[in-house]
Amino acid sequence: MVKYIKKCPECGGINLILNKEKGEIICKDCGLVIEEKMIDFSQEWREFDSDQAAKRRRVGAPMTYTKYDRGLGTDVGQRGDIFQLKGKERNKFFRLRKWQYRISTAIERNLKLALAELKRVASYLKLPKSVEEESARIYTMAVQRGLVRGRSMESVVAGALYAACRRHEVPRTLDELSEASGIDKKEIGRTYRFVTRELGIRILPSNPVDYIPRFASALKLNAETQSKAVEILEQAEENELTSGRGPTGIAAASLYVAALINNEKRTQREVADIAGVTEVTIRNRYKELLKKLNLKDKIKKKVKK
DNA sequence: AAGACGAAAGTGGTTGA
DNA sequence: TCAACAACTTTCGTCTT
Repeated sequence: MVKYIKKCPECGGINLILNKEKGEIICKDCGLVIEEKMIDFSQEWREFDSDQAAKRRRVGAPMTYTKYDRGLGTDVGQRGDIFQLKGKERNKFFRLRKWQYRISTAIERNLKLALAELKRVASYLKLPKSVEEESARIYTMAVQRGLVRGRSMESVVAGALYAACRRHEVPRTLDELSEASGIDKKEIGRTYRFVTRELGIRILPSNPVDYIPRFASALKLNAETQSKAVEILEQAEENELTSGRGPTGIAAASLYVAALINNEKRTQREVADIAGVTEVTIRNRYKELLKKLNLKDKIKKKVKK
């Protein structure tokens, strides 16, 4: 039987998300993967004896991009048949082995190192496995296209992670990635853009709503305020206040306003720090929100009480 | 005294010629 | 390739609670 968990054991958050496609339950607050690889284990065939089993089973070990050779590696043999060969044939095998070694080591050695780094950063940021896998895939493609040349391995790793986060709608800010990887924020942004452009990865502009739960829990705001913030965001979107603006700034401002309305006041400074923007940006967005959405009265009333 | 507000100058990235 | 431009940041002074 499946046991349904309602709260995140790590942070107590209640924003658990079931992603059926990826087979995961993720806490949207802290990113903890509560349940993963929830694969449907049922078979579409049945086997009644070993003969049928041999015919119908058709899978080997799982393939993964987080292993440098995807867990599929083969080598040109070093033992066995090769020593039964004579002269020319034997030399041919030695040559093959040498070339395989030469070709593979350059890329693979890089991948080995990079994937280790990738794992480290991913676990530091508590990213779900699916994101790690995705970023490993992106990085592997980048290496194969020779996009890492001239760039530091770490920055490409960070860029790949950032891209994967965005794709899976568990956005992390550039600042967070910068802190986790020790790479300059600008550098990550640069490689991120470069890699996604070269690989033709299309990524939607990140949605401010995706940031809300995480910021809200970091600020210890209750669920009511949180949904209020989302509500405000939706209105903002209708009034076209969101286009062209930094998503974190908008998310931060809506949270700030929502907190005011619900009498859970946080200072602009606090919100700004969590969201990784400045007070000024929050103020600007905040001003726009008040103006366009006529929230002014609501706040005044609450303050009077 | 701390927080909120606003103005002005600076920064990095995008865009259009 | 370069300049104009929008968004955002930094800094600093003033006002409010």
